[in-house]
Amino acid sequence: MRLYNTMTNQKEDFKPIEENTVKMYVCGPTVYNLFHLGNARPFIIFDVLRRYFIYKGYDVKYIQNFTDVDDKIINAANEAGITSKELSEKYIAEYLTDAHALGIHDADANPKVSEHIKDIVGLIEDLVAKGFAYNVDGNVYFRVSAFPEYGKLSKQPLDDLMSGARIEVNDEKENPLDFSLWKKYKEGEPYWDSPWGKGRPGWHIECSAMSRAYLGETIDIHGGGQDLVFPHHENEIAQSEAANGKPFVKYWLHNGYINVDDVKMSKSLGNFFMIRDILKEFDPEVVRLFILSVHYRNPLNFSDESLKQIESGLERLYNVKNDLLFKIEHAQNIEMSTDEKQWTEALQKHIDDFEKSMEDDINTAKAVSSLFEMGKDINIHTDEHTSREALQAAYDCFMQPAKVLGLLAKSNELLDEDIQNLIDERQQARADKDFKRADEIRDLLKAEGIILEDTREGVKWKRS
RNA sequence: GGCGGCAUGGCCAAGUGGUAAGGCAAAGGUCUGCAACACCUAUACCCCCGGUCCGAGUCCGGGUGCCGCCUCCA
Repeated sequence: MRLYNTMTNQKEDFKPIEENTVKMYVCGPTVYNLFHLGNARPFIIFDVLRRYFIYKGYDVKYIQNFTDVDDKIINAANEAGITSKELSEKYIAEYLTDAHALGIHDADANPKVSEHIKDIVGLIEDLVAKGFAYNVDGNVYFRVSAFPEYGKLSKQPLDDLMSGARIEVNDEKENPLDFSLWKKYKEGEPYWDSPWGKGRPGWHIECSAMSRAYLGETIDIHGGGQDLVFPHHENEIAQSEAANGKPFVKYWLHNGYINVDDVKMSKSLGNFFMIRDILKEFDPEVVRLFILSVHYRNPLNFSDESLKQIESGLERLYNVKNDLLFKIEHAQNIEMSTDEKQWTEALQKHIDDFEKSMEDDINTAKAVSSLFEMGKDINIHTDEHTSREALQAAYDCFMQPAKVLGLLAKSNELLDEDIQNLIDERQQARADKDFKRADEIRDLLKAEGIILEDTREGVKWKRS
């Protein structure tokens, strides 16, 4: 497995710290709102990476936090006249609803800031004790000048950062680059006790603290969107490495943005599309396939048109799956011929292609194409290979990569008796060459969202 | 200003220096009672100009255009 490491700006061979184990931390949502398509990209990408590691037999420890203490949450809660806790609980539930709809598996843990104040305070104490942080009247800041490697992830020379830094209104800091670890209590904000008085954690410290609490001082993979590289991840490195005296992360993975009209989708620009709204119009797997159809580090342009294209492609994959199921149902229980054996073994080539793509820096776009190629292979040969065993083998083979990608999870439910009766009636009409009646029934069912296809083995149906 | 990314057929999009994957759409055909599905067929001077090389979409230099980070942001 090769992964592009933001730290070194190149693809590197993945070697886990512990044999056969992957420790992953992915920055989760700040829960003050529903999440949008841009937010969904890392969730889906890293979900697929995690699934792939599991598929390859790794023991994956996957942590994704919920930021439930934050300025935006406080503001939104005050506006709504509820507590921060009430607001964040609501949006955690909403996050899970959308994430589950998108087929994103739950992390092994979703730690919340509000439940890890002790870990956070402990980490800040370590930093203060080692001279990497200082307290000014209840506000604690990280002393950037004490950490010479600051800027190594974003490749920002310290001097440039200094000169580019905004003029601070706050002159408590020793240096404008110093950032908040602990914020002194203000009226109307949630607070906890600490050695520096009442207050709450700054934004960056939570990931360092919770990552250490759940995964240890050095982890394999840390993921997130490119916009987190600076300052968030840069600050995480400073905090963790200063406190622990050890490397924090082996591989830094950052996904590209989702654009609208070639401009970054973001809340501040207001050009975002909520997952909730997209799912009113499109199947969640369309969203998944859309995101996976482009390499994760490239920009991905969103439009209704592109989702429609993807929708048609997904339908093609479902046709392969459902054709196979239909044929398996109608197949004969005869022994696999030598020919069939050879063919089912040859299908393995597509699995190999799939794995090769995935292992080349998670090239899901290419991985998806091998799924399409396998589908075509199956469509071509499925007429000549008719034993149940061969068809079942093809099905199992086809579903393997699909499962890693989190696609093709839906199955055709059973039909109502009324509809089955109509289908039977239409078959009789066709046998009687009453094509007018047959077409009538087909149109009727089509209007109800059921599409009929006549095949050698009988009538197939699917939902439109 | 500093750091970084991108430019491939009508649209989307892969591409490890050796004469361009895959998907969508449109066209013709096969199959079908008609369809649908599926299959078959045709379809790309890889933004421009130089350079290296037997050979470059792929490497180097220079342009042009677009985007991102440097401030909350996936």
